[in-house]
Amino acid sequence: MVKPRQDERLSRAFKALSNPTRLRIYQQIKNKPASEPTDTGCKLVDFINSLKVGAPTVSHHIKELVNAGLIRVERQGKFMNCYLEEDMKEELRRFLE
Amino acid sequence: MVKPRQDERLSRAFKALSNPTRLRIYQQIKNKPASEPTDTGCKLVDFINSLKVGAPTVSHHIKELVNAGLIRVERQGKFMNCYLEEDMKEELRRFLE
DNA sequence: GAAATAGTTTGATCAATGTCGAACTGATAG
DNA sequence: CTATCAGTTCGACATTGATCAAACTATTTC
Repeated sequence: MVKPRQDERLSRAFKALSNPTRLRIYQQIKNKPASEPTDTGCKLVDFINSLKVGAPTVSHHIKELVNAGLIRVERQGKFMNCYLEEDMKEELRRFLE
Repeated sequence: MVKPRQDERLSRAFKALSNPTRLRIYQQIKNKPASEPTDTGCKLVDFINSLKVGAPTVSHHIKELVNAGLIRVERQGKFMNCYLEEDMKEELRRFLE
């Protein structure tokens, strides 16, 4: 995949945030303190348990957020941990200046 | 923790910005100086002429931006003029803080 | 290594979206 | 008053999107 133009990246990010379920996922990841010794929350399984959609749907949504450059995920043993991509958040903020 | 009602408004606004054509329209309105004696640009007809989609589609997109609370339109004689809704822009910015 | 937990992939279904052409309304110009 | 320009409404159509169940992979636990 080639480097997309800025407004293309922006509209992709906005599209990712346009779904209420994805917005809620993003919000929780965003409001989570970055690094903690005992990581509570922001594991993918927590979203599966707390949201009212099934595991395949959550998996799909996470992938969309990753593809939009809004978050990244890292496997840690059994779990997938989700982290905010600060740069994209800043890019969106700058757009709204 | 944000109220669910705000969630809905946010995701609706993001959805409106998720379409590249609408994003471009919003961008032009946003970058337009607010009030000018001789208003050039940000008339709906300019979008119809500059974008590569037809008049019905532009009309539809404008309506979506209005319904999302991102802009407002005012008829001035023959033309529809488009204005930014600053409050919604600020609300989106605050979400990304 | 078998069972359990975490997550993905596939394939299907159904709803929502973007676009157009055609036909319409409203304002202005001649 | 009629022609023209600005914009909307109304189907129609193709594409995308959200969701699920079933079957799969991967990791840990016993």
